[in-house]
Amino acid sequence: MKAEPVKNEDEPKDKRLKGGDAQKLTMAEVAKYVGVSAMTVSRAFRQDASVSEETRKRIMEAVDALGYVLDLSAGSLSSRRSGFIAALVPSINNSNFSDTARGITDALENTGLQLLLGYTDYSAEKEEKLIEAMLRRRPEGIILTGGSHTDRARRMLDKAGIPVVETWELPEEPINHVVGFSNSEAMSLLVRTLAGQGYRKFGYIGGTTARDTRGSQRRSGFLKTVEELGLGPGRAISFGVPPITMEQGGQAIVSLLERWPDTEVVLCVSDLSAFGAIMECKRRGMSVPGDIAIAGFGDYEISSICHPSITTINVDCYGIGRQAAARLLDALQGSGEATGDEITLTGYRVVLRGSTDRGAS
Amino acid sequence: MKAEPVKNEDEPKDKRLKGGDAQKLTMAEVAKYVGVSAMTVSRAFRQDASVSEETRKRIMEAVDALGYVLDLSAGSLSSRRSGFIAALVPSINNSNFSDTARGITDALENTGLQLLLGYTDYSAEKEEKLIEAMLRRRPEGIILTGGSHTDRARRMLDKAGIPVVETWELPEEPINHVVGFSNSEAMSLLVRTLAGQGYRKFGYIGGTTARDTRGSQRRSGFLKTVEELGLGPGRAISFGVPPITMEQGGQAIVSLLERWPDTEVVLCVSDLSAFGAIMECKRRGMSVPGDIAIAGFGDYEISSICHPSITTINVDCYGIGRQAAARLLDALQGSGEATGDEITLTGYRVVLRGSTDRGAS
DNA sequence: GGGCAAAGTGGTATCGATAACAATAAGGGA
DNA sequence: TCCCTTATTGTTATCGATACCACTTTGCCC
Repeated sequence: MKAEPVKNEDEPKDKRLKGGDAQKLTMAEVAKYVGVSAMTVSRAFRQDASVSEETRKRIMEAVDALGYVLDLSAGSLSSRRSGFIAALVPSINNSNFSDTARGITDALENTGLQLLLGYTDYSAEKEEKLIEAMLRRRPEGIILTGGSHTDRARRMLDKAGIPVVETWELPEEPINHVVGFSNSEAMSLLVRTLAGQGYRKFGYIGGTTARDTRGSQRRSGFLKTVEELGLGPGRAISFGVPPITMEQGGQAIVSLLERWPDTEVVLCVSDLSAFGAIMECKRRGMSVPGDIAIAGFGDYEISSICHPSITTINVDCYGIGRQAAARLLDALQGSGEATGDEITLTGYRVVLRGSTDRGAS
Repeated sequence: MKAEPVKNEDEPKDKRLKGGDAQKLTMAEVAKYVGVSAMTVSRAFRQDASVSEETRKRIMEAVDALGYVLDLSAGSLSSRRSGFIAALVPSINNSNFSDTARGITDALENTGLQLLLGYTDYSAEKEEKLIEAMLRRRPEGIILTGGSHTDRARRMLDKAGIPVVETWELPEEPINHVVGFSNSEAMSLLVRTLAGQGYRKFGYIGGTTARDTRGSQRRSGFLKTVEELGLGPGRAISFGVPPITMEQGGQAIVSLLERWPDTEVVLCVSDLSAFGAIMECKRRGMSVPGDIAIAGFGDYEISSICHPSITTINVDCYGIGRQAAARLLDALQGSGEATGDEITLTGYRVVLRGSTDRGAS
């Protein structure tokens, strides 16, 4: 089925070939054209290799004239370097993670490394499958989100013998490098800050916890801290499969207020749900923060723009990506030396805004 | 610098290798372990190949026991099929495009094809570079955003001899397949719809047009239609480099209203800028849609949730991705037959919401 | 029962580049 | 002037899988 028809090669058969040129141009042909060896052409493509400037120029002209494009899949086989870095994020449709992806991409620019991106949909099983799919491409390093993986995934990673960076969390048993922060402590800080402003009756909105480990860490940070502050048991609602949407945030706050009508402030697992919650409250004639204060997590663009603007935790999403990639690059440079701490803490900070402003109406 | 130290291989040197197993496990070794030929192992990994069920089972057990992971870079060299599909989007941090990316990913699931994703940052030069980088991996097909490419990019694509799908627009000179819609007509429809509601003085907010071709098409659709309806020259503001942010949307509407204070309705190049514009108006004490109506483009999640909800054009972003991938798969199946139209139109529709509701305060 | 098709398996060449080493030319110091 | 180092280029083997062809075995049809 895949085989070329043996005869009549003249027949076009695929109109895409209008560009002509059977396109099976190889390095050897470029070499012949220039009158050098294939090896020299190969060298011309790398900056470190020693080729006379004049030869390189002639080769590059030929490359241009013939329209030759280097074939990295062949190259990586013999050099045993794929030039790939794999990265898995829960979802690319979440701007926090797409910022991280962009950070990785930017950090990889001009390194000759290419990003292989995958989406796990917050599922460890899907992550396992993706890890296998990625490893089949023999990436030189891999960046994961979170520290919760299946056993088989851990085994595969271990066996692959490549540097691994876990991000966005502080796993209890890191595989290798970590670039992240404690979601639990970040949420705890937010609770304490708001408690410091006088709030006493705390509610929490998040997704069902099974899949989203960061979400469940935020929740437990919330519950623990409310308890510690002597503010009674936290009032937590689980609503929907992560990632919880704006709309679900709106639905969740309705449930929460039905159950605990006197709640003063509601913390949400993300800004998106917080925004949905705020809009739903306004739709129902409640004033935010007048009747109820609401805060989010993640400092999405929307939170500084909307009205009221949303109190949140700012996380350096982009920086997480950049630093994760940088860690990987360090490991690949293979100074071989201890690279110092294997855990890189990334910053976060409380951003107080209108949605929890006690002075406001 | 890259060279391995010749001696003392015993020294660990890279602590990642704690997992042991020099990890240079090859198919031949699996074969030896099972007592079959490498060829048979290779067949066991493919569903179509003929291997007895019993042999396959034994092989797979060995694969599991040894922790072998297939090496596709080697495989693709000999099979001359990379298993890659390349896709370039302007930005992954824009949910419209990340939806498209997800559509592609979903459509590719279980096809054995893997997505290579790149970001062009709305730059044709960067696109050209990325196209070259992608072609070095010998993708079996490529999906582009828009129809505006450098000459060299077109030449490379032509020469590559692989199916190309341009998306999100209707290029005047398509390279090959197209999956998209007319941004100009979509915007035109929105103008006509709002004119039908009685609006007369139309404003427009977009980015500087040089880079974002879809944006400039929307703008020209706007200007043309306002003119056609006899509503005088359109009042268009260019503000900032695409993609224009929420904040820039807010700044832009200020400029616009300064210059043309009696504007009745403002159309924005995207929902994000529309949202920013609305928030800025509210901040300045203007009522939307009471004092001014505002509409967006793209139907982002936020637009149905926020208050007022935003009138917009709903585009099937996810579907564009799915269909683009489907087109590519068709072409790869290589029925060789004419695949019918090479242009697939995707739907869009006006979604009227609160932000242009004449009845509202 | 002979022959023939189909299924299952193995052997060898090969994909297109790069690593490693060899070879040659050019330059520099004693 | 001669040897040695450096710069440049060529030759050959190889990376790890798959294509292709050959071969054996089994089963079935007339």
